[in-house]
Amino acid sequence: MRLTSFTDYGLRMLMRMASAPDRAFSTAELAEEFGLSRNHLSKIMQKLAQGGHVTTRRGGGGGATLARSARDIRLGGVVRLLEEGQALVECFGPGGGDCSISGCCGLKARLRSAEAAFLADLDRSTLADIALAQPEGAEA
Amino acid sequence: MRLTSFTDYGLRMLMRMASAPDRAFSTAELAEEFGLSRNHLSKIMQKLAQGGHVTTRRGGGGGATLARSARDIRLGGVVRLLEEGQALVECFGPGGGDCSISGCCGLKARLRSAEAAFLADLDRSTLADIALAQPEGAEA
DNA sequence: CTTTAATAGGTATTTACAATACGTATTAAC
DNA sequence: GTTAATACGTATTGTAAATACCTATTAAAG
Repeated sequence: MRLTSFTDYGLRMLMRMASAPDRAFSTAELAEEFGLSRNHLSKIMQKLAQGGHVTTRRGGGGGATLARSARDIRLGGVVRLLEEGQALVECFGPGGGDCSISGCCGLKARLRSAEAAFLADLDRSTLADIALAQPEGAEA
Repeated sequence: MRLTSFTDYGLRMLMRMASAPDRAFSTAELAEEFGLSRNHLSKIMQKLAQGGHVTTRRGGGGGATLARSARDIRLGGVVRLLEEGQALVECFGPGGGDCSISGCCGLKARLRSAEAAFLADLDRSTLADIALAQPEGAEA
């Protein structure tokens, strides 16, 4: 059971942005800070923007900011978005309807239920619950 | 969010064995039936035997049978066994304790909780719940 | 006791896909 | 108009899952 690093990084980017909600973060800055590929983080940011979690602004002084309060961003929703297209097992994916191995369907229903339980548990938390305690410049 | 085919196939093998609990299944037979690699299924069967879910017998007429009633084999336990060593996110794995990206730990706890919810949901079902309705030779 | 049918398990290879890199277009600030 | 940023398509790389192969071991059957 594994999440892609795409999702992993996406969550961390949101956490970082939540720590300073007023200002914009460029992907270059986040990539630098995390020691990761700027291009990769750009892709993730685009996805987060598509999902409505962040708003991006191009041009000088641009970057991304949270589209809503961290309190209103549920973790399950973020994971659902970033893991989109990831099939839990092969027969969940496109063209997996054939299911040559008999008995697939009883299993499928149980797996879907478990997946839903996973996401529901995440939905009990918001970004605010896992964000860094103190925004920068607010210490002592 | 994805399970390995190792786990997927392992569950199907158990389902098939549960459909005829009295007799032994050779990996060759299951591989033939599923159209999959015999060697791969052998590895999975070994793991299932290590986990105590099946008992294997070598030699002529050997093969594997369920070690317990299908009613006593919980799906969460099987998935836990077969997914052993799979880290949900990178920093869960070996050497992931460093976690260069700050704020990992708040996220970690939430992800672990969700993973537990996933497995707990599966534990609500047993192999008997998803096995094929009728064992062969028991029709009508 | 030899043959045959099966698991056990190590190692090597293949392959799929996530991760990354690159390049160009677009947009907006200054 | 120049610069700083995102947007996004495509190409490449790297890694790990999936598979294949080979040899040992075990036990049944003749």
